[in-house]
Formats: sequence, C-alpha cells, structure tokens
Amino acid sequence: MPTRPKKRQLFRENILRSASRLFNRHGFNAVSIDNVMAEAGLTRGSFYTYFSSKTDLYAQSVARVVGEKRSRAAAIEPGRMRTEGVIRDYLSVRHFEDVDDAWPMLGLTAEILRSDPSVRQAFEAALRLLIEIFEQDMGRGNQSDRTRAFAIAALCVGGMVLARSVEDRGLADTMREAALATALRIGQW
Amino acid sequence: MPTRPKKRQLFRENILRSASRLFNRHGFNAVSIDNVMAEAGLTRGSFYTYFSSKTDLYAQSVARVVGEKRSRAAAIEPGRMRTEGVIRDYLSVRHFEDVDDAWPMLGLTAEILRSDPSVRQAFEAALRLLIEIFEQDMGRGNQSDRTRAFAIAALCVGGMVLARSVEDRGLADTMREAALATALRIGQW
DNA sequence: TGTACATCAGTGAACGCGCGTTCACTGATGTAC
DNA sequence: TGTACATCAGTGAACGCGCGTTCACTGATGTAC
Repeated sequence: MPTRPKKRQLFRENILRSASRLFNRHGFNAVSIDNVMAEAGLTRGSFYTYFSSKTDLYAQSVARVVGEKRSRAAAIEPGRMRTEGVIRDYLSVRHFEDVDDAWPMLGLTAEILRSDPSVRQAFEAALRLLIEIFEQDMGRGNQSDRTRAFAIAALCVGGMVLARSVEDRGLADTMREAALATALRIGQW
Repeated sequence: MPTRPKKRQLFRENILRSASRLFNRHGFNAVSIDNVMAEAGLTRGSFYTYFSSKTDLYAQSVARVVGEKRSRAAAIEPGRMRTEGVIRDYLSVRHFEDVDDAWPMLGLTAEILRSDPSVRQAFEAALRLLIEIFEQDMGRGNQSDRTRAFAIAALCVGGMVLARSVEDRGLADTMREAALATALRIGQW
C-alpha cells in the first residue's frame, strides 16, 4: 500500500496524463474537469487540491508533454540524423492518428474536428482555394508541382499560426520571415 | 428608406462581417451571439430569424471570407507573380496584425492568445524546443541555418494542422507527405 | 504494540454564472379595397 | 389617396443547461505517548 505523498504523486500523474489525452482529442473547451477526474479514477471534488484551476491544469499538461518530448530528444545524439528523425516522426501517420501524445499545437485542430460538418467544410474550402491558386500558377500540374503547392500552403499556415501564438514579437517576426523566404524559394524551384 | 428585403440583406451582411471580425479576434467560444448582434446594431432576439444556430453563423462567416479571398484571387492573372503575391500577402505584417479579414485557419490562434500567460508560455516552449533541436543539428548557427530551422518547424506544424483539419483522408495524406518531403529537403539544403 | 487524537484527502451536493435558445409581445411595413 | 387589416421583423425577458468552483462532511492515514 503506497504511502500518502506517493499515492498523491501517482494520482497527480494520472490526472495530467488523462488531461493531455482528452485535451488533445477534444480541445480545451469540450473537456470538463469531471471528464478528466473520472478518467483518472477520482471525483470532481478533489480536483482543486491538485490544481488551482482548469487553465492551470491545461498549462501543466502542455508543459508535461513538452518535457517528455525534450527528454526524448536529449537521448539522441545531435546531428542531421536526429533532425530527420524528428521530422519523420512529426509528420508520420502515427502522429497524425495519435491523439494521446501529440505535440501540443495540434490539439487546436480538435476545435475544428469536433464542430459540425458545415464548419469543417468551410475550413476545407479555404485550404482547397489556397492550393488551387498555387497549382494553377505553377502551370501543368505534375507531381512535383503538386508537392510544392501543398508545401507552400503548409508553410503559410504553419508560419503564421506559430508567429501569432508567440508572445515575443521578435520571435514572431523571425518565424514569419523565415516562412516567407522559404515559401518564395519553393515557389521558384 | 430601404425596402424590407433590402434592409434585411444589409443587416445580414453586417452580422456576417461582425462575426468574422469577432471570431477571428477572439475565437469561436469567446464570442457570444449578443456580442455579434450588438456590433451589427441589433439585439439578441432577432438572431434566429437570420441564422439557425451559432454554428451555422460560424460556418457562413468562414465561407464568406473564403468567397472574398477567391474573388480577389480570380481578379489577378494566374502565374508566378500571383503566387508570389499571395505568399507575400499571407505572410505579411498586415496579415499578422489584421484580425478582421484574416484567413480562417488563423482564428484558431485566438484560442491560445486569449488564454492566460502560463498557457501561452507552455505553447511557446513547444515551439522553442522544436527550433532548438533543428538549430543544434545544423551545426554552427548562421543566418541561413536559422531560417531553415524555422521553416522546418512551420512546415511540420502547418502540414499536420492542415492534414488533421480535413475530412478527406487522401487529401490529408497528400498534405502530410508533401510537407514531409519538403521538410527533409530543406534539412539538407 | 495499542489507543486517542489530529490531519489530510476525497466525496458529492450545491452554487452561480454565462450563454444559446425560445417566446409572447409590439411597432412598423406592406396590401386590399 | 385614405383607411383597415395582415404580416413581418425586432425586442427583451425568461428558460434551461453545462460546467467551473466551493464547501460541509467523512473516512482513512499518520502521529504522540
């Protein structure tokens, strides 16, 4: 039988793991404290002996995931191989489907996924329009043109999403300009 | 004095414009129907004579923005210059700051922006970690290495966000693979 | 080792608030003659 | 052109629900002696 502080530590980790899973899968608003606590095998009431608010839980659950990613990366020797590994991993089918342990930013997509079809379709139309424009402008659409068009779209959206999510304006500008320079370069390969 | 249906049409456009603005700025959940209607110069009560639900409003407001983007693009002659223009526009300072008329996907960032500092910082840590890894692996960080590291991060996040937001699994895979191929290529420039 | 007490952690009911949605009402716009 | 009536659109109060947060209580864990 585990001693008191040890048991608490275990529960705490359970709560954080459940939270990461659920927030990733459904987004912040769609997950209630009840859901999280039930999945961790506790009831609503004791939540506030672990965390000071739902927001606090969210911040800590994101931090926990980042910490895990960090230590996983630290275990591999730096160098091109590692970057290649991270890229392959990030853009893998597993990560695409993995709702438990995904990189935090992707949890945002849950806000779209769970909304009803009309909303999804509206968003999808925006993406299709972007790609349509790029493909048209590249002339006859062979495979590599298609790839370029998609990559440019991803760079635009990703660059801007990241730039906008960051507190530090300098970092935001660097991100924006890096995405811009690279997208333009890809447009002229 | 405008005739009845004409007046209604005007109000309808007002509501949609207000909605785009507010959803872009604050995200879906943080905006109430009251907010939207007040900004359009009407009261809560008549909302449901225009739209069937809040979700419906959201879908239509996204669709409206996409429609506008589409006709703006259609007014320009296709070709490399147009793509360059779209890229520059998408990743411009104006678009970074513009909360009224931004591409729909970026509204998602509002969910982060409005959350409190601890949450923002947790997200920012995830981004910094990604970039840190890429920069380390590229050796001595000169300017172009830095740009590449940022671009790879943007490609990963953007590619995955878009892949996950889309209904059609084939489209999702194409997006994911295009981002992957391009990110790997950039890693070895 | 055993007993008495203090402290701590978990429970579940209840509170309060925000907000999407509904509804009875009213005044304004249009139509019939 | 003027009057009587029908219809339509907007109002604001009220409803209902979900959920974050609080709280009085209880049983279990630990401590003193």
